[in-house]
Amino acid sequence: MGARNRPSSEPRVPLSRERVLRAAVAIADEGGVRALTMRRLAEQVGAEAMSLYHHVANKEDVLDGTVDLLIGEINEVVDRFDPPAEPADWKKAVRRRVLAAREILLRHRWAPALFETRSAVSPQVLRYHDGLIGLMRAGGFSHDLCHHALHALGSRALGFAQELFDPSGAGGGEESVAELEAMAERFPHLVGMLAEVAHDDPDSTLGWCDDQAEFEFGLDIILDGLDRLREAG
Amino acid sequence: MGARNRPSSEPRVPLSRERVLRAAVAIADEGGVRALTMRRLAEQVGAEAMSLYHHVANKEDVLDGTVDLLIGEINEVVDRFDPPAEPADWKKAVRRRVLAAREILLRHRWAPALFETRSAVSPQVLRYHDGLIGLMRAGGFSHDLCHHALHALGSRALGFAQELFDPSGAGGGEESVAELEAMAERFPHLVGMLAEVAHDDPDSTLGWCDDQAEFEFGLDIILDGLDRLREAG
DNA sequence: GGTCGTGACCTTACTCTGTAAGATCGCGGC
DNA sequence: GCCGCGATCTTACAGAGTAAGGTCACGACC
Repeated sequence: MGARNRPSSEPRVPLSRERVLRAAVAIADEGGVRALTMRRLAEQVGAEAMSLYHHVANKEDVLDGTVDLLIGEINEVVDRFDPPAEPADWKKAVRRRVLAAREILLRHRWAPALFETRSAVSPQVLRYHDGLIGLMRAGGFSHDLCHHALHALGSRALGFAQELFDPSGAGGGEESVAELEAMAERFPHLVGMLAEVAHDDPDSTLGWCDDQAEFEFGLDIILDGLDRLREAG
Repeated sequence: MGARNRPSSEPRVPLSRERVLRAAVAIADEGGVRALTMRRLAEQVGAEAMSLYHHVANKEDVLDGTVDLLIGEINEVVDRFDPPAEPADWKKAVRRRVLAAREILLRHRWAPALFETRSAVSPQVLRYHDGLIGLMRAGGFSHDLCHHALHALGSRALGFAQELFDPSGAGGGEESVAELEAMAERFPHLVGMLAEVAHDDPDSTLGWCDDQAEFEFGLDIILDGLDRLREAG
């Protein structure tokens, strides 16, 4: 069944690695990586599971490919950015790139976790990092400091970092007073902090934080620290 | 088969959540999370797969449990640390904890990737972070700055961060001269940096870095940045 | 001591996964 | 008209998680 007795009226767009990978991203966007199975992927492109293997080596290849595709999207965007007017603007330029990457990855929440499971280095990731090094070099970094910088940034360079408390997780804000008191006994500092932070921000419930602000806070600490090292170096 | 006609001479140690989780860690240590299946886990504890379900809810629960177990190990170690002699020593104390956590996690390479897939917050993780906040509070941090600090540290707080280039991945150092030249054309800054960094360290091949040093470099940038903010704040 | 409930454990079976092997289909070149 | 060949589909299999129900040992009660 499926495409067996295909009416000749439907022209059948041919499969391709590109089309398969785009479909994979679409499926993951909708249902997470868990939903991305070869059969589901085949269905999405109007084919049978085994037909996919003429365009991708296996499922690992699909996962590698989707990562590459997404970073490629990021590269397309950041490549259009103007180079910094002054060398000293390296920090602004790097910051802008990272935040652009983050913006794209936020549309694919499943991607960061997937990235960390890839062992093969994607060419697009290499290209992205190459661009960052270029900016830092122009800003006065030694090669050595560039190298350290990439390590210091880690996944933050690509616009993500493990979010501390995921609000989508275990029931948000349904804690009873008794449960909260029990928590306060076991984790006094944590509950104290959350009580105060939540008070400052009335929208905030236990475990909710402004991801974007926190991300930028961490990013700025690192960039500022690197800038100081560069000046001293 | 299996435990069916068990001779009464063998006393049969009873299953328990604890024993199952410890076995799970052992299997993952040996063969990675991929090797951790319910059947393999049952075999390890001398039972049948379905018997495990009397002690754990399902496989997700096993994974959650192993995470909790490992962080519990970390907490046992860091809880024995003396509190800092002077408030200003918060940085040393936090640094010491993080590096202790890292040391333990380095013995379970599969764990970091697993952590990032857990949505439920482990009580042991809460306890660990609670301790960090305690140190920072004693060192003069506002609750707000503690909060930012945890976000800035991210997974680094627990002693890991995505390693940039995994040397175990795609063939280390077998690049031909032609391939290297092709790479240099596509990624000039990256290849330039690696050439120089590798030159400084003759042990280093393309893609190899001193993880521990890089980790501490990044950690120190963040801790120094936080210290400056605390003083200014 | 018999019996009976209760859980720990095992057996079987089902659905879903990735993918190997081979059949079939359709189109371009002779 | 025929052939060759690559793209596609069909079938099948091993291994995953786990639902449903059977079995068996042990402690509580009469």
